Amino acid sequence: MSGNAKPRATERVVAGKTRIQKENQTRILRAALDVFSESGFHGATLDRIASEASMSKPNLLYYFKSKEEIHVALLTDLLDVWLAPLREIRPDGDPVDEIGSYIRRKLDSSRSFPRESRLFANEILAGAPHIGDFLQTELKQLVEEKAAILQGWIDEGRMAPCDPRHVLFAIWSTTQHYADFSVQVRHVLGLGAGDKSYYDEAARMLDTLFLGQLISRPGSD
Amino acid sequence: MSGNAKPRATERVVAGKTRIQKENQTRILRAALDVFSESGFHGATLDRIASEASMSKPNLLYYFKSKEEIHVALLTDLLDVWLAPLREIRPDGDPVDEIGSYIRRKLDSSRSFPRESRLFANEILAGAPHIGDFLQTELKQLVEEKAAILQGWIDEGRMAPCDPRHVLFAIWSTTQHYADFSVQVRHVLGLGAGDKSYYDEAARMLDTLFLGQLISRPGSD
DNA sequence: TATCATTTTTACCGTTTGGTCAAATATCTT
DNA sequence: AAGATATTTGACCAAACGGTAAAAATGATA
Repeated sequence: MSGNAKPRATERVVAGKTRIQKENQTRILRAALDVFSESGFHGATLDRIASEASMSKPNLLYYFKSKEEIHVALLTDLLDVWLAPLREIRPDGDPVDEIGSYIRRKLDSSRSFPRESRLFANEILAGAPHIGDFLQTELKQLVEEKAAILQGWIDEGRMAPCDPRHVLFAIWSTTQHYADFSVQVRHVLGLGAGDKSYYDEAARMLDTLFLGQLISRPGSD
Repeated sequence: MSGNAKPRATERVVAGKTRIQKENQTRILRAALDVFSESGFHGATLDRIASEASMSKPNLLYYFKSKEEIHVALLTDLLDVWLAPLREIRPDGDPVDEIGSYIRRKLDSSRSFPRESRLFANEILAGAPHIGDFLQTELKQLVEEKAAILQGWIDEGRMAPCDPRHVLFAIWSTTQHYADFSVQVRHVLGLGAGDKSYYDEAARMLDTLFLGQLISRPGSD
């Protein structure tokens, strides 16, 4: 049933474990990512995760104590991936380069890890019951750090004056939209289920939007 | 328990029904919107909806045949609200005015109807099992119509050349983000649970982003 | 190959959940 | 007030669910 090689965000930290433990934990998390990202936490069932992992339910529960533990494990793995693109923003670069490549990294992440993105979106939509702490501490701190960089560019007159944190929100929402709302995007564009061709046009539009000027005001001609 | 007057998208079409039927259907839908938008379809239970509607579960099922029927009723009501701001875009207006006011309408909608927005987001994330048809027909058609207007502005040189449908995606994602991901927004900004003050700054930033120029390129000084 | 720890399975349990049914109660009409 | 209709409720059910216990099977080790 499974010989697939879909990309996954992480290969899970499983140090000091036996070969079988490593293999099975990976299989479980792989299957759980599929099921959780498709059906959400409450919509997912252990039976289906076990089935997709080609494993009996009690066997699955031998490796993870509970449904929630699997979910938390996936989310924990996710957070590093989520933060990585943001971490790379450098204060000494040019605004166009730094923001441009950040958008590209986020868009690539959205295209390469859509299930991870949907898992994250589901968690936030549900009120972030498991990662609320992460949002308030680690993410908040990193955002403040990077927002300070943008603020520096604003002070130098290289960026329009506005709250840099909201600029980050705009980048997050526009890029993640293509993973989280892919069904809507595909239906509106009239594309098939597996078609991801819209990412190229998305990248072009986002470049214009964030780095260029979308609307030519009268008199700039 | 409830004397609340939270704004709701619709007051539900209940023509030819008795007073009691109208009242109870409204009470049920009101409660269901709370529960579904907070917990998603699978996370919501009829017991909790009935409880929040101050009603017994069998009584609730006297008005709606199933859990799914309540969900579909809410989604159906939602679609008109969702489309309304888009419908108002006029071809004879100025790009700045039309897109600017569209963004404002969508942002207002996000602020006024966050539960509706989250309900919609949940449905899309789950693969749009109930409104897939709407997306492929009604929404697609309207998007094509409005995209043609934007394309006209592009052809006239009043907008940068890029797929107008993706511009709409960007407006949807950025505005809805403040409702769907409000937990993340608040945690990052360090705001309390009920605080919606960020909407003002969001409006400013979106104006700069879509109607102005975010990044000042060297030599424009 | 004998021993021990790890892994897997079978059978099962208590709870929750969406939903039913028939009886009881309230409301409306005449 | 009487009768018909609409509404509400308590008791209940089958299925699905997350999870457990203990035995059986497998793998590692000496």
